[in-house]
Amino acid sequence: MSGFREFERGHSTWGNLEKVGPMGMSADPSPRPAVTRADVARYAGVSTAVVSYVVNDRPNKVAPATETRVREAIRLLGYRPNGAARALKLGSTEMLGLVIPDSTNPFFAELSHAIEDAANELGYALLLTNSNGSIATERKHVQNLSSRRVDGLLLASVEPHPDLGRFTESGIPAVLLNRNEPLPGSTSIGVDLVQGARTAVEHLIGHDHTDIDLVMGANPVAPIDGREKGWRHTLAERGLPEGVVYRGEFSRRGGYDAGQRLVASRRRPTAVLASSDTQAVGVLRALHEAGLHVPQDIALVSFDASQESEYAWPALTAVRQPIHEMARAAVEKLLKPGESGDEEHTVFPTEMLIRRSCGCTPAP
Amino acid sequence: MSGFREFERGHSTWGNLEKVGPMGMSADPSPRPAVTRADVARYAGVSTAVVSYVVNDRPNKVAPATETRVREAIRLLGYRPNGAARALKLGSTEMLGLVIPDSTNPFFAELSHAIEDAANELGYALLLTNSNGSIATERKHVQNLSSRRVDGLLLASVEPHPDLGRFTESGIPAVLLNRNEPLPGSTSIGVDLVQGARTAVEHLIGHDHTDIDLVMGANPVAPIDGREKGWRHTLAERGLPEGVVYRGEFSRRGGYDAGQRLVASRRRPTAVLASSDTQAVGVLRALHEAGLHVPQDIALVSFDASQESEYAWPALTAVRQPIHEMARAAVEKLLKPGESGDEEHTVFPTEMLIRRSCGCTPAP
DNA sequence: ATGAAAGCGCTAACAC
DNA sequence: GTGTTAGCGCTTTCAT
Repeated sequence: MSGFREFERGHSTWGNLEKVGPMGMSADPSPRPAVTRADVARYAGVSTAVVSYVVNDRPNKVAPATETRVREAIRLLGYRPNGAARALKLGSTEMLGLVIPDSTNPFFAELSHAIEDAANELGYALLLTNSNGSIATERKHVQNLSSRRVDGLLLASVEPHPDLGRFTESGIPAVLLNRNEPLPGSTSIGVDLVQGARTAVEHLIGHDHTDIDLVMGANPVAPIDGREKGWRHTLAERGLPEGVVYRGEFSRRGGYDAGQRLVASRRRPTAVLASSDTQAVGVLRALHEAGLHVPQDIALVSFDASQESEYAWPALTAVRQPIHEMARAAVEKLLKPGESGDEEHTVFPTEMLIRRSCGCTPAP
Repeated sequence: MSGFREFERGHSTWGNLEKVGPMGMSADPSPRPAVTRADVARYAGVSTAVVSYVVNDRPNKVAPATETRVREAIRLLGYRPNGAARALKLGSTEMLGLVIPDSTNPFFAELSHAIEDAANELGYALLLTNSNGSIATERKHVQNLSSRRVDGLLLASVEPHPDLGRFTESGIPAVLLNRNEPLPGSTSIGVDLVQGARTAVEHLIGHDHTDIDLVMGANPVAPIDGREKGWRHTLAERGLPEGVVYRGEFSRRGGYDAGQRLVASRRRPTAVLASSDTQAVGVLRALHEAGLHVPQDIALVSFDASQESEYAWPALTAVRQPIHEMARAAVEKLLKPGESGDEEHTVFPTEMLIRRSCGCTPAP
């Protein structure tokens, strides 16, 4: 037996990489059999444990010479660790799940990109799903991600009260994205929309506007959106007339429709606050089509400050959400609970980016 | 023993879901132990195999009464199949990997969304990664996805000749996205950019333009981009003077820079073809800033026809890539080889969407 | 510093 | 129609 073992474990060339079927028939040639850690171990003349130690640099030390041999075997055989097996053993897939309404929307596109970066940095991959605004689809995705055993869930829900009970019960941490208010029992992050709207309206008032309307997306998450609240309160505080709210989808189209109604209204405002860039872009189109000039005829301020808003004509003055900070915070809440603040709800401040559409800078 | 077995396998209430540590100490209470199929089987008084049959509706038939009992147990215990274990056993993760340069770019945002839909439809989840234009990052992601054992890879590479050898050797199918030409040994899809540019330039010529310049992104994939080729050839064929090429990044910023150079040039064209919407949007800004009117002073046609281009001012006439068809085709090539055409390289036709920027419609 | 071996939770061939 | 069971490839404890 000793001779056999010598052969098996020696450094002899690897004569037959192809595995053979259980019956001795050669296997289907197209998908060649995966190289496992056993192959590597045999080739390098070590045990499978040592291969693990080398691959993971953990938990035992390995002699330099052995390590070299193992690495060489890995390279030569083209070995790739099997993530599924590892996940099963460790109970961790090193994947995060993300559910957003629409990755095509610039705000969510930028947010999800930032989340991917933050997750990657910590060694996690991102399973990305779109709910397309549908509660049913959202639930399906959450369920699916749960079954796939993601190590954490990031959810920009379209439900006012997403029921994560079933989910978190399973021990998977979750954080709610894009939230206005705390939701008891959940971890969430959001932005101070009220203050953001306040700043925007104050700014418009500073430009001597007194008729300031609002183009508002239908926020499925909160009965009264923070942007609407801040706008309304600021107007009231300053003793200005109530503005009118044009409601529509959170999209260019929704903004365009609202803009057309606004243009046609008998009492046209001199300034408009839009609840997202995409809507503002739609409003802009309606205004242009009506031959109205921004900011001369109507001033415009929007939310989000995505790249698109910078290249609108005129460039949009906008309330920026700190997307990267939010993404990082969300991922860290998920992966390092206790390190960052452990509040239920974390609110981020906004920042107003002054560009052309508010009237600060004369048109070129 | 028989009594014990009765108890074990009977329908008695489930007294103690909490597992206990190996030492008899109660386990850390926070992450409660996962419910496995064994728990379900015990609770329902069946074998684990039957639970599998019910969950997968396969491969054996199950008596209706048994099925009901199993489903009830699943519901009550909150059982979720463990994807990692399933993947290990089946050798399939039911996940697809996608690598794109930038999910924030409208074109890739729309493409990846469409791919997600197509994948979902077939029961696959999407692992999304951004290379951010970096070859090193792209390779890292490909390697990582390979290790995670995705069932297929969709790659919009930033390399002219991505080396998928290592990857496909492992038996994972891959398809290259956004490709101009076939790459020997690879499956790829793309659009007929030459024809698209041809159509655009012909259209501009139809508007009596003779000076047609090109704002071109640096295409890392092909030495001469199809758009450039089509533009150049059409100009030559029609006996028109060679236009000038303004090169820059595939971004709003890149288009803006190019636009500024174009505006400042001594021989300003009367029409411009832009190689992407984002660039066209940048050009538009430069033109606006220079007080130039589109299409009166300069006509503009772009590639992609993303939503953003529809809401630019003026709305951009653009060459549309059939994103949904391409996404579906890519996923099917991956998952059902042989069903759809098995060509190495599939080329999709483009379609020109006439809007305002070319001069077809008078400005409102 | 290295190796043997026990599972992680699931599927499906096979036996009944 | 249902049960038994052998792994899938990996990590890690414990022994050497």
